[in-house]
Amino acid sequence: MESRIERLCVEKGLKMTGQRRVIALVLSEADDHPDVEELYRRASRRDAHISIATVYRTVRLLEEKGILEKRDFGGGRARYEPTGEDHASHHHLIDVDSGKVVEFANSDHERLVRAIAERLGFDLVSHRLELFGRRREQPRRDRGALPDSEPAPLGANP
Amino acid sequence: MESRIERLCVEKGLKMTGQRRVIALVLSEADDHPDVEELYRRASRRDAHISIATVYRTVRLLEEKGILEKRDFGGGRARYEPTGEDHASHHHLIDVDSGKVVEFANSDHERLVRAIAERLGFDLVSHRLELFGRRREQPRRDRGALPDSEPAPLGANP
DNA sequence: CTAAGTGCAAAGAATTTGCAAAACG
DNA sequence: CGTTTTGCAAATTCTTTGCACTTAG
Repeated sequence: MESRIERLCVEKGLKMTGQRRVIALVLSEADDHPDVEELYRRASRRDAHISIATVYRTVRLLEEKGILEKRDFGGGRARYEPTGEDHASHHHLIDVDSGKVVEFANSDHERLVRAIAERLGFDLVSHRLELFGRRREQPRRDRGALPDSEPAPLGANP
Repeated sequence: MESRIERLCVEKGLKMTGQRRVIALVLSEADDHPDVEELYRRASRRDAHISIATVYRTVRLLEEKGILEKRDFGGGRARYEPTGEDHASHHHLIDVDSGKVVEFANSDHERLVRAIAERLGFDLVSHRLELFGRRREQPRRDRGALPDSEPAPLGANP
């Protein structure tokens, strides 16, 4: 069967090679923000006949087609995530201790940035917002040392 | 005499070499967001005995000391700007047509992002906001092609 | 078939680093 | 004087590309 990203590729009229299908599948399954190296690793697990050059070429292509979005969270390498199914833009909060990324959307914020751009004499084309934060001290909740654990992604709208 | 950045370096106990003094001066004069290549160019104009490796090392050092801030506006290279004298954070609007950068600050925005982080269970450590926009159609104002020149920074607070 | 995609290894671009010489404090 | 810093060139890291070979449509 056909992964979500593969379907989008077909819609855009892209030639579907074996390697593209695998990369599309890996991307469809990802709910994080892998870099090219990581995509290559995941794809290779599925099919060893994929070179990293092809991964680079494919993500670039899919980005041009609007199927993927490139992110830069620092650390030198570009990271990718599928463009949201909903068209609502979302942003990222990076936990400075664990490096984990939480996504959120906020309509007040969308409104505000649009207004700011306008005040400066510009039409807003796009924008990006990244928050860097530290998990808030919990009021009462006993546990030992708190290593890396899974954060709960959620919306932040009123 | 001593440039602003040089003074900050001394305060931080950094050894002031000739090349650091020049780089500090160049940074003190800059009111834009030069990349390393550009800093090297400006510094070389003042003193030819500076290598680009030293500029890279210096900029990294000053960033660690909190004297400089690294920015990434896309385009592959890191850009730098002195940490603001006031502690108010400011952000950037990048003109997608000309590449020009306009700075702005907005207290509503600061409040909002703090609230968003809190709602997600985090204390906000820092954040960055970048707007990409296109100059709004002016009612009437003729001009030819507009190459890279200095944009007019301004505040956007109510 | 034939234009488009792939692998490989080499090329690029940005940044870092090892080492001997030079300079700050 | 002993660190620290610098220059230079070589090394790293991430990404792109040229070219001969495959393949989807």
